Amino acid sequence: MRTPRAEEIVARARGIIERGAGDRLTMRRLADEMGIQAPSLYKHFPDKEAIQRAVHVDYLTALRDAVAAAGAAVDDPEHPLVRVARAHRAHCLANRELYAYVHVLPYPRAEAAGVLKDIRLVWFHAAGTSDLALAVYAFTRGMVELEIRSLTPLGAEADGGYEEGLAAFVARAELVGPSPSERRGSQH
Amino acid sequence: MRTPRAEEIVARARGIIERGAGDRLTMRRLADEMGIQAPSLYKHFPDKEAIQRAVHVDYLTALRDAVAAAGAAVDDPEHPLVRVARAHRAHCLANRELYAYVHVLPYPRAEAAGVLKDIRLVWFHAAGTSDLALAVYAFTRGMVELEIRSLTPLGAEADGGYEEGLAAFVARAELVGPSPSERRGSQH
DNA sequence: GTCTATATCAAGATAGAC
DNA sequence: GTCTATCTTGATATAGAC
Repeated sequence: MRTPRAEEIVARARGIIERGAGDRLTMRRLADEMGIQAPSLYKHFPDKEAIQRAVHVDYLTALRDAVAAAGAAVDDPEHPLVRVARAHRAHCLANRELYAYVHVLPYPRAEAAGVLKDIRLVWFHAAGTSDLALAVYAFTRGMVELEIRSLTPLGAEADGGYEEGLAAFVARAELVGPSPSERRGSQH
Repeated sequence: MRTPRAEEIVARARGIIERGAGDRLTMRRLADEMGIQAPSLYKHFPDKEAIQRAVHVDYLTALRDAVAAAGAAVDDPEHPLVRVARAHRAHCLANRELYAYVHVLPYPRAEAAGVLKDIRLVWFHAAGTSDLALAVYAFTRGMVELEIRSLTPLGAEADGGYEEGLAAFVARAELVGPSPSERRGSQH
């Protein structure tokens, strides 16, 4: 779909964001980075928003790949919900700048529909019920948000708080659903 | 600290945000709302950021009052952690536009230090441990974020997911800390 | 696909009179 | 405390030549 040149533009945009200059991602700066003039960008993308959307979709795709891999790691003795949740958090924390940047953009519903469905499925499969999936997902997102915005306003160490929450959710999961080992055998 | 006129400006700014036009909160528009010209605003605030900070601090103060009241409602048989968490979520959801607006502003660390400390204390007191306080706070924040940004991407009903999470945390709290009734008796 | 030149717009902020 | 007039900046985007 994307031409190689368009791909390069998206990569450069991501580079600018990743080194913490996302608030200064302008068409001029991006063109500078490419070694061309700003108007030339419009030969590859209709407008700035399209570039931002491309960055956003790429981010979500990488996140999807990370959680899907964690969900499929059946040799890991950890509860699947813990695997998926930790992988999700780890991916966000490993991409802080990108995370902060895309989370103030409008959500690319159309382009990201498939990826979003994948992520939902991984979480649901790991949690067993949609209520629990939503709860742990929200917990993970809230935790990551606090960490990335450097807010963690309760003074506790983030890791400790996160593991504490996971423990609470796993206890809950084992109360209602099948055990991790049963679950592992019944995938597909 | 604030003159009555300054207070009025902050109130008008909040009004613009609350009716969903926060992205168009400009000095000109705010001045229009006040029935004056834009430059006149600078007699009351040094710059736009100072007005935004004032709105932010007011928001946090109101949130503090809401959770503090919930934490002190000792006649409510519910677990204190549940009271505080629900009150926090309810306040955010009742002020969606304001919530979304202030959460993309830089955090007003200096001005909000006292209020922030109050909020921390209420949560800690309700949870018993700082790990648990952080976990439930992060969970609540993540949930509210999903709801306000209309993301709830897991298809579950938000209320169901939230109560599911609270149940998991209360079970955890009762495992480690004193029971709600003991807690109630030992306040102050 | 890239360039130069330019249109367009909207914002925050200042100077100085009244 | 308010006005008018204006500065300054910085952004997206278009037209048309090469």
